[in-house]
Amino acid sequence: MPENLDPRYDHPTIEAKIYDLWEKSGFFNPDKLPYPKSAKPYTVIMPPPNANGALHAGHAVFVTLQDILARFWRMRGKRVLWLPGADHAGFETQVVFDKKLEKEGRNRFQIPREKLWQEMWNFTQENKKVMENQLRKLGASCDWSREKFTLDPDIIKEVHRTFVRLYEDGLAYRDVRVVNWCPKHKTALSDLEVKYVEREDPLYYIKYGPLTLATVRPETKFGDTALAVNPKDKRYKKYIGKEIHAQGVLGKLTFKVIADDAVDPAFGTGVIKVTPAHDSTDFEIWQRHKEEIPGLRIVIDENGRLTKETGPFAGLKVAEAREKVAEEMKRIGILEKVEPNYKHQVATCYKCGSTLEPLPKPQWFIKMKPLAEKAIKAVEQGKIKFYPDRTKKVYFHWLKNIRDWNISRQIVWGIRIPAWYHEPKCVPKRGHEGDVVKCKELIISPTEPKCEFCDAKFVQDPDVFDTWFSSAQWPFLTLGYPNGKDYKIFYPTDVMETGYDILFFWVARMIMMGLYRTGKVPFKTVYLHGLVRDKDRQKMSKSKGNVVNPLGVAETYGTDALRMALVVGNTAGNDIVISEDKIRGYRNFATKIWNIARFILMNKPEARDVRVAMRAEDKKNLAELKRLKAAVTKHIEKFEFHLAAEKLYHYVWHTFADKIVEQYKNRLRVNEPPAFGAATRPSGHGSPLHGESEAESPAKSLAGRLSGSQKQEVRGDQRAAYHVLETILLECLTMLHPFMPFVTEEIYQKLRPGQLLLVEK
RNA sequence: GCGUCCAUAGCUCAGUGGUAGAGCGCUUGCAUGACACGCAAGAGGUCUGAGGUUCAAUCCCUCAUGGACGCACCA
Repeated sequence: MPENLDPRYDHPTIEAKIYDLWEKSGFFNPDKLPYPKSAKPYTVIMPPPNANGALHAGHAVFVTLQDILARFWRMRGKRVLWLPGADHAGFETQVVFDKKLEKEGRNRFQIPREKLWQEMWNFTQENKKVMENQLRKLGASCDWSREKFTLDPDIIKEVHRTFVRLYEDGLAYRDVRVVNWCPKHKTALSDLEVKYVEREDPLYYIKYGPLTLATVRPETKFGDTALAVNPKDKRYKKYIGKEIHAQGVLGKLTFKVIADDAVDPAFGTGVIKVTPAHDSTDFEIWQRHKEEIPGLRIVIDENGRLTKETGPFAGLKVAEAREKVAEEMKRIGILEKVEPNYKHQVATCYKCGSTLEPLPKPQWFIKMKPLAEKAIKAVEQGKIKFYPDRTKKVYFHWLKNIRDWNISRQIVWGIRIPAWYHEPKCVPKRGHEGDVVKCKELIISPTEPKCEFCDAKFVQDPDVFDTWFSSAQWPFLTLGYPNGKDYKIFYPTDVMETGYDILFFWVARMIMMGLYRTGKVPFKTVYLHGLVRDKDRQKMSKSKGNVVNPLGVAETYGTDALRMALVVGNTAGNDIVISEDKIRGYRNFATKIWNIARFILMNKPEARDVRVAMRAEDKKNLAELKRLKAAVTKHIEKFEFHLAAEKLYHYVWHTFADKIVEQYKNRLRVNEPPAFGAATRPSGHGSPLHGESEAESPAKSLAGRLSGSQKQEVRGDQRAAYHVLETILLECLTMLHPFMPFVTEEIYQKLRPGQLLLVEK
């Protein structure tokens, strides 16, 4: 008698057991797969989750989609490598950790670098462990033996090498520029990390001698070094190249008036003040007119407060200073008028929302143009395919207008920039006191260099790399470029599956850096999924309190249900709406599959030497199954996971369970009714109507009256019925396995003990 | 300003150049040899609007309206 299953699929115990079974098999590791040597590799590099907190619904989406790919191709005989990792997530983690410190009444600026680093190291290692177990709970069939962390020594070493190469090729350079400075986090940010928000502020019209100009930032006027107009603006032609005298807040001032195309004659009065230290456009204007006008006059510091150059306003925060300066201007009669509600975009920190302060800082930049051109070409040549295809347009647009990338961050958490600066003064070696030597001011080196000519020390740049600088190299770093065995086998990788929100941050930069270092594209296909929204289409965020904890949901309804809910209705590039109702629906589906299997197993005929006698309907049903299989395969190959999942759902429930199983019930019913029938039927229901006397099945009574050979025939038919049902069940389990790995494997274990659906063909 | 996407059932979303689909919800009836997390039957749609291409448009094209988003910005 076959083992009876419970009427409910008990996911919590089974999922843990099954994952353990898989992991112990070693088949997540492509080297250990029981496949022939000729089996082709298939590689997916996992976007490494940030090691600074728990996984969220977005992670569940990528785990599901990538695990579908990994399992599907593994079952099709490829040597699948799905390589997991974790990201130190420099600035993001620094922000999380800063908050933690704040709660403890501490502050990172008061903690010595080494101590802070150690604390953050411990913090991320803890999070990493949690995250790894969460990935296991989501069923990720990734090769843990190859897991990488972005701060592994071999990764750091290669990131350093990349930087050295870029420097030597003239693509990495250090320069003073007006950068996006967050006064709260006290670091510069890249252009991508700036969030522009619309705000209404007063627009002040200020008199500069004979001219009037409009600004929203009167507090920066102490940093003015010139006035500028458009060269074609007839109104101001007579002033160009001349000096004007103006009454300033702190006294009399003299400015040269210059002409620059950056000035829009239609805006305000068509005159601007040039404040190179506190505005990036003004900085660029100054760069173009360096000979004519003075440069950086810094009047705002790193804390967003006015410097001592501003006299009575020193120490005031920008917002207060603005009002005070305006009042003073009004008092001395240089404030012409104020437009109170001027709408404009303000640059803010994407993490804390602080208004960014444009400040001049020496930073490391990457020259992007040459890298971008190659990245554009590779995609134009079709070396990388995008899903959805339209993403390419966005990709091209960004790359064609790319600006140099500031990779310096003034934080501790990250890979330190391997740049060393010579002490300001030379310390001549003994015996060479009188020599005139030319010491190198800057050396790029992972370790502390020594000066060739003198005894002065080199001081390392305190900054760390933008986390995306190392992430951009992730595909080849994780595979052990340049000499690793894996690199030779698994690179370029097959698919990069990630969210469309990091197309520029990550995908485009991976393509650029991959091409730069390896000469090859890092992946052949990019699949971009959408962002997860709640049932009201709201973006999930902690502050809104609408975050779906995927692990909690998996706990309640099972991982398989969560995964199905994330796949069905989820098309490439479009946002994903998740609701508990939907997950519950697929939990029901898991139970359905379970009960189909339960029913079939209950009716397994005793093994007898009877010929299986197939009917026409059997062949028809198997043919339909074959068609479904072809369709599902094709959908997955085309990255149409939602269509594959929907078709499977529909077939399993509404064809297999509702029609085929019902249709075959009679044919299975050759022997006495199984004992469970009476036992499982809830008592008190139907007994009077379905009593033994009236409700004897025709098949049963038939079997009683049949001759020996006729009995053989009926049993042959019964075996055929069972055979068809079991075949369909097995095929459905196989097809469903990439989507719902746990319940399918568990049932498979009942049907084929000792084998693994994980590597079933 | 430049660009991208979306608009289909009450809700959330699939889909297709030729009778319109799913989940959830709703209505009605149900213990039927696994499943009430179930079974059966059913209601519900001018596929945003206006043009165009076509024998035929929800689908392709143009414009409009409403919504989401990205990029770049003017002080």
